[in-house]
Amino acid sequence: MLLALGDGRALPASVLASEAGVAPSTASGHLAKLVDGGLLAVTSQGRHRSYRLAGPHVGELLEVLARVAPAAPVRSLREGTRAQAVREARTCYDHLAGRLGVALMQALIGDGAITGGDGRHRVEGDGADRLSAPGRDVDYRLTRAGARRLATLGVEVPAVGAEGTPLRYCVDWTEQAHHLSGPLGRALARRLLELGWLRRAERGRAVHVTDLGRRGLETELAVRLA
Amino acid sequence: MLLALGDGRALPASVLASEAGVAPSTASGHLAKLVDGGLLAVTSQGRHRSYRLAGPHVGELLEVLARVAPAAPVRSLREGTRAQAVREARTCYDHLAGRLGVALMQALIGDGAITGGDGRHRVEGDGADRLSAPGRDVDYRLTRAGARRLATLGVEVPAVGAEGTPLRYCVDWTEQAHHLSGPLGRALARRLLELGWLRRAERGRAVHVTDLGRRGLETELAVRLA
DNA sequence: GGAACGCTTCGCCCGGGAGCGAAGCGTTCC
DNA sequence: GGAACGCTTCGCTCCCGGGCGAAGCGTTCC
Repeated sequence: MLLALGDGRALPASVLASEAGVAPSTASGHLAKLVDGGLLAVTSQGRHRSYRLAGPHVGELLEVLARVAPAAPVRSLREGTRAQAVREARTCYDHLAGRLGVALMQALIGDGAITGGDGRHRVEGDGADRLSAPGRDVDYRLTRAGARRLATLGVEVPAVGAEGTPLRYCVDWTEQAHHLSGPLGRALARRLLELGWLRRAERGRAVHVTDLGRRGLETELAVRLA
Repeated sequence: MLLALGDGRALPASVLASEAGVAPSTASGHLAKLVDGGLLAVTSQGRHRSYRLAGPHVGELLEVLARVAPAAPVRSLREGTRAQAVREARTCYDHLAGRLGVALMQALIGDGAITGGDGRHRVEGDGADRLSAPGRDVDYRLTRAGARRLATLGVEVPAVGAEGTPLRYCVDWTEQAHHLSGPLGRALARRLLELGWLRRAERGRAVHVTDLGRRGLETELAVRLA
């Protein structure tokens, strides 16, 4: 549940229960303990109660823990494969995250389609790189060549994003790197799903890369997935 | 146990068990899991097995965890005070160790009674400084003045130890320093107990410094205890 | 007002992990 | 060689904590 909140979102208890694969009552107990322990903050909104990380220090903790304990503590095979899929590729709001989202960002940078940063997340930063979703501290820009390349793929490159404004990005905690968000991230995700390169999982936020997509990503965007 | 290793020292299993206030068998189980989990590294040296943090990342983890969960280092007062006593002064085989043993060694060196080293333990050494009791890599010698001073106190200074042979010493893990062992260490410990300066604890290896002993150590041997 | 909904609290079951002592193995000391 | 020592393994007990379903409380919708 903490990992699900890792990107700074606020999620209701029921969603967190589903993410964790436990009963609502179980989730409620854990969430209460996490709030009591100062790890989560909760806000009531009508009959919903939304939980979020209590602060950046919790994000740092998750980050360090992920580095020390990289392997998934797989209790059940089903959960294991599902968690694996989520780590591999997932949606974050409306754009792509996980290894896939990071690899896409890296490929676009390596290709010269995006300039302004190297895609890595600096832990040593001045802390201005906020825990929550849209980062703006790195001034990523879409180059003219990049806009053309994406347009060729059928991605509806937002007009404002062409050159004038910096691109939005998120920090991907498990990968310690950035991935695209904002209008361009949304358009890219939509197009890749349209093309059949990606397919949404039945439940949860996981996304599967199809064989077609694997080939397409490699030849068209120079994205290499392990 | 991890916190005890937090400053980068390497400590044997028995010390860690004592620090944690659990039985050796319990500590052994936990240590094995920590090694298996990649948090600790272990090196065998004789009949001792020394554990240390597996790398800087573990230290970072402890740091971040401590920041998020600052509370409760001491669960039971009894355990705390007992561990404290053992750390303060104890016997090691038949001679004195802990802060007392190290302070004695330091005082004798500072006084010119012992020459040949400064009493500190170098971790970075070539590894020849054995973990187990009798170290011989530093050539400590008892000076003529030192022999006289100890004889005045009633210590039966072994004949061979007077000048001809190097003094035996042990590495004191919690203090990262040397303390006297061998015949001279034994004679000194026996005499201090005889004088009533020290008193054995009912159980365990802890030793208590009496008020008489505190004064005597300070005036006769220039030993200062915190 | 009634029903569905979201969440929490309560009571219960159950498995696993923590803890210890005894015993075994290898090492060191006398 | 014998004894003490340091550590680990094994077997055992016990209790904590996770998990669930049922029930209760507050909110929203029709």
